[in-house]
Amino acid sequence: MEKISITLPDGKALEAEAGAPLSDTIKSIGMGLFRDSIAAMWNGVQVDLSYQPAESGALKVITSKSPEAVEIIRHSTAHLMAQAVTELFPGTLLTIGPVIDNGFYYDFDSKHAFSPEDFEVIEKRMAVLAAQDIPVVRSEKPRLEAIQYFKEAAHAEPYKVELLEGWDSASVSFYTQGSFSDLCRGPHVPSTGKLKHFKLLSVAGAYWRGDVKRPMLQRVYATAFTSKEQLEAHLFQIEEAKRRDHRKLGRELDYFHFDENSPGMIFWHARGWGLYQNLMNYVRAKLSRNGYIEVRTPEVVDIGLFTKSGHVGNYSHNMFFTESENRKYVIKPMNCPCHIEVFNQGLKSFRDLPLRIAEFGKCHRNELAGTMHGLMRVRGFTQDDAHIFCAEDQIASEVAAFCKLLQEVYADFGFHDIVVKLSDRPPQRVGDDAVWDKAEEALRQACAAAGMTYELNPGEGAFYGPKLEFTLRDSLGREWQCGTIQVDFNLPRLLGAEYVGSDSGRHHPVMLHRAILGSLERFIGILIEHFAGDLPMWVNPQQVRILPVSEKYLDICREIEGKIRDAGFACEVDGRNEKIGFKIREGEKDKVPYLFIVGEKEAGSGQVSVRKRKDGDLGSFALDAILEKFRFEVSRKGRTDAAA
RNA sequence: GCCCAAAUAGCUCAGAGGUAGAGCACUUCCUUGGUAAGGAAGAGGUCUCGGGUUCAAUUCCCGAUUUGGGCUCCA
Repeated sequence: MEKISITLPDGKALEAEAGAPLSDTIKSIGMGLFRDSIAAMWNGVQVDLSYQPAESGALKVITSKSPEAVEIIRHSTAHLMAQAVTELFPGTLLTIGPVIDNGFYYDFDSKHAFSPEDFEVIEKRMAVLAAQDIPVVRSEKPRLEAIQYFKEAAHAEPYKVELLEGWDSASVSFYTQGSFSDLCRGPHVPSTGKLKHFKLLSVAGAYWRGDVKRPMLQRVYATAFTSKEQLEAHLFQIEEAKRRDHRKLGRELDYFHFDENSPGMIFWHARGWGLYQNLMNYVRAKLSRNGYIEVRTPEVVDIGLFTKSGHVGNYSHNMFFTESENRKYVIKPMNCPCHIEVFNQGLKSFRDLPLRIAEFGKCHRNELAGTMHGLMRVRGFTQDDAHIFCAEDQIASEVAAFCKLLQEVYADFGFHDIVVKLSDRPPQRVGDDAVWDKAEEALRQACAAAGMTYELNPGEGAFYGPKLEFTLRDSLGREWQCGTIQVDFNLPRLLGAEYVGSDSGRHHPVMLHRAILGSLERFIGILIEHFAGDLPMWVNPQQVRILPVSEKYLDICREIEGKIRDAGFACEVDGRNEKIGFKIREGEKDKVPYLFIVGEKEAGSGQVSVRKRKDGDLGSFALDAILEKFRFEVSRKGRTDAAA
């Protein structure tokens, strides 16, 4: 038998017989390693443990502790789930079962409507199949033969046939465990006994191949991990996300509600509106300091303007319309055409550029009924929107300045992990390709100038121009796309925006559409979940609540409340006829950052007893001293460094 | 818009083809208190809406609306 040489990661080389499975080699290294092995890397490519190398090469064993392991485990668990489902619900057709972030899913076409009640039964069957430690065997078939196989009545799988017909490889691989066989590239675990820590999570409809016109399948979501601890940590994370759900906290904190009378629109309550205004005023001050002017334009606008701008042609499926006296109007879905109307008032010179026009403009978009989600996806929302009208040679510096401002703002909220994506031309768009070339190149250059790396998002640009998108990561590691800047050579031309250049000729300005928070509503939702409702003092609509120890001290509490409000802090008195312990409990439940307790001791000394949320009793302070502390806390915002 | 599910008191949720239930919240009274729940009494529901089946429907069936989980779309 011919010998080959197998190099291990530490540089050592083993001799093995050509064509012997890798599992034999791994056994020869150590039975402990073999027991813990899941798959292998052969010359940098993931393979099964059964892989039989014919020539010398490099081997790395993938064990349950390897970073690659969890993906393989999930993929194999998807097969295990499919096996359990087809055994329990005969006639169920298989489609695809990919690994996704934090888990996997499998799409089934079944007469049985899956519900969470089925999960336990399926999990139990999976556990039984895993306990049987059924070998998972790889085999190859010519593709055309595989198509024939899936056309036979005994194992008819029309979705698999469609998949296979779309490929062009000569041969395809199958993985078989017991009576169950699925088309798959692999690699997989060597036997079902390796699959121990899994959980079915939810079921929902999903179109075959994501196409609205194709059949609706049932997608079962599940997850799997290499250890019990990791699975439990993940399930805890899911619970934590539920606990932080901004819809739940928004109701508990009396921030807002949704109403059957206006689906997808927010009814802000006093506290939520206070938060909203804090946020808006903060951004307003930032913009003002960075050379923006603020305007206000109408929400109901003649349809003609939005037809000329291309919105009616490209965006009408998302727009609300109305009419009056035989005139048709749109409820504006974006502010840009209105800002061009502002720009167009009076003749502009190149000396007026860049002109940065900001608006907290309320927009309405007629989102599909099934897409609404709390504050995150609504039909009426307000962007921290602005349009920068500039000359072509100002794009790079304007984009760079915007990126800096955006990073400052995110840092104030404690977000530092920001991902940048560049979305280029979509299939449906306005403007010549030459103009798109220019716009996309300008963004690439601006990124380079700002020292930012970006990922490419092909074909995801707006219909009028390419964009940069800024995604932040919250405390649960979830990503939220918030900020954006979009280069637009098209709208100014379509709506006749011009300025007089230094050559006395007329030129169309370039327009940069940009937002930092995105939508104020959505950003509030993100903040609530990120902070689990414990908003930092500087944006919190509640800052101080004064609790009289008994009703005797109500008057002095009112006096202190007035002083705190004069100092610019939100303050209220809980004057209810309750014991102090009860009012403290309520204050904590309402997540008020500071509770002041005032009784006989304080009434005499002119001090307040301070209780800080999460930290508890801080002791007594003179009012001025504690207000000074507040000023510091508010001024440093989300920054953790000492300099503020 | 599509698939599946849900809708009972302000909130969280039980419930059964035959007069509607709990806890918390709310109101009133007692209590005037020191760092996460003092006590008593009381009020509160067209069981989302519209049809149908039935002697009888909040409960079963059909439709609508809204909400939830996804898909598609997206700030």
